[in-house]
Amino acid sequence: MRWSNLFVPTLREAPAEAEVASHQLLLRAGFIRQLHSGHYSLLPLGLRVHDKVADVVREEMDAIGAQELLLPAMHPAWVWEQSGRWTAMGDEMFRLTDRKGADVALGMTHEEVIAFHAREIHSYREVPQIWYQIQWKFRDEPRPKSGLLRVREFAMKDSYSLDIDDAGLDHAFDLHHKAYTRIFERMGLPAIAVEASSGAMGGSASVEFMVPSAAGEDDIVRCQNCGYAANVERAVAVVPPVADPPGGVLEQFPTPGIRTIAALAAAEAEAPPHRQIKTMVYALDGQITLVLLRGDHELSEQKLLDNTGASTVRPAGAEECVAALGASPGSLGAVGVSDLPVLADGALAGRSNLTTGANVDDFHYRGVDIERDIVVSEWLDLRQVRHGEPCTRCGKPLELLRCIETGHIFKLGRRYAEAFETTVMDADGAPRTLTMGSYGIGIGRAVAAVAETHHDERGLCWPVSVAPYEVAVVPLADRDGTVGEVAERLYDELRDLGVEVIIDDRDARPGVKFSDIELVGIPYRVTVGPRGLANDEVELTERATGETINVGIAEAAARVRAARDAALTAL
RNA sequence: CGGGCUGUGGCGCAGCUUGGUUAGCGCGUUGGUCUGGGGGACCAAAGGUCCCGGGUUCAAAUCCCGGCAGCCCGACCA
Repeated sequence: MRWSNLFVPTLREAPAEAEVASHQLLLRAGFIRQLHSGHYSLLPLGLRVHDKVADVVREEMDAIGAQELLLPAMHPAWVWEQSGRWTAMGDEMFRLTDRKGADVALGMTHEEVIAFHAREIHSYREVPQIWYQIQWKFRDEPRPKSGLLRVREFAMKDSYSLDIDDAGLDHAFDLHHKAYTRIFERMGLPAIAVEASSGAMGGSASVEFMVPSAAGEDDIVRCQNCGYAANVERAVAVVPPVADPPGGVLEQFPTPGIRTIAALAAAEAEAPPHRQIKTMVYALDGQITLVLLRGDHELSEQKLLDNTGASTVRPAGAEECVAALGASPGSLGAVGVSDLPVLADGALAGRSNLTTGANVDDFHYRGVDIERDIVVSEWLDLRQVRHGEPCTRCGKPLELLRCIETGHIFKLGRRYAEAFETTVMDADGAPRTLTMGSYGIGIGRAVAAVAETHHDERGLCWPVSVAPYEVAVVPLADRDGTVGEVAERLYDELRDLGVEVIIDDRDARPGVKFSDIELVGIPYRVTVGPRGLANDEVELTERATGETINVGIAEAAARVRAARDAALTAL
């Protein structure tokens, strides 16, 4: 490719709407442009990287025996009704109506469609199967953000395993786990596999692949010592026991104007946050429920959902609190509450001499013994783990890391196959419902994650495996034509050697060329100038390190290929 | 859905408070001369529904009302 023919509109300054590094750099380097919120066009260089990421994914999927297919992006409503997700997906699904008035949807994922086609599997002899596609997904995200990191229309590699029993599913899950590890390694992403919540997908287990980055939207907990890692939505930690002072008589006392844990702690020497009970009121599938935590702990709403089996959760409004308990938030408590479910976090078990709201505005109780004074319907893990808390496996401090979720794998079980009556005959001639797994990687998000983790002050810095071009040949000032001649020859040689090369044939000053090539992030640069040519040499510069070496013209192309091959092998 | 910020040539911004020449500046773009190993200099030029609609006014980028769009925080989210 010749730079002069390439559409690569680079910008000197980042557009104001871009905040995170990957978004700014992908815009500045001319890889992407926004059409509207959550919808991006991939420009030629952006598409090349996108394609390379997709190719890495393809190779590793093929390597575990997965078969590529391509499913429609637009689905009839009935397949979603069949699984119950036509309503469950809510506003996140794009829906439209065809000319006959029939409801159709743009696919957010393809479990239903897979289960539908899998009905053509009739015998246990035909499984296991792993099917995958790289195809466009549409999700009406409430808040698209950060460039390619969260969008409403994106390419996803989604694969689905079909097995006759749990052992088969476990095996398919394990194959994907290993393939994903390879995929992220190959594109230079330091992904951490973590235990995750399955959310609306359902199923028995799921693992997310998380790339540490401040631009991410998820928090994980990791133990450097023993390797425990989990999304905070699931993570557990040791809570060191608290020795409550003995005694404590249940007693109401006035607390005028005190509405928060912090305010009560400041006013009462005997009520530091860890000796208070935080009482929150939630509507769980519509049922008003009290949720109790230690005063200094934070609730994880995802744990509340996962550990109660509820499908929706929302904080109750102030009016609902008054109606249910007779007091406003700030004075709420569970003492004496018997007509509402009370869920308590395990960290409160056995605690006594605590302080909590009295369900009378401007009054609290002191001397509360939780097991004596509160009717707890259920003890659950509800608290969010904090940085530095001890690991439950080895006791060493956990670290909290902000991450980008680049992949997620699920053991789904039989839910979808049951909905579609996807059964096969087993060896005994009895019908058996297939068990499924589903496994996703967002291609565009992976591109952004690589950009997020591979850049410097000069611009992007792609790993060779996903770089838009592997090397740029840069001819400098060319008075007598020899520079151009050598550069063109190198360009031809590199192409003959199978190296992806671009030649910067613009009539531009060296600084402009160097800056653009560094911004775009091409891993190697061969600079051809009169200085080197005087010694029959050109310069080979590595983008990542900035290191430059002089190499003879005759060996330059081979050196580039060798460097490229070595880098690919190392990944 | 709640909160905040912002919409002015391709990009970054000023002007708006206190309405009033021809709407400016930097970068980029085009042509020219010079220059030629890190975004060079000079000369000339093109490029604008000041987000949209309505209102106030002799007069609106500027004030008022209503929309729309984008971004950020939170909620939500496979």
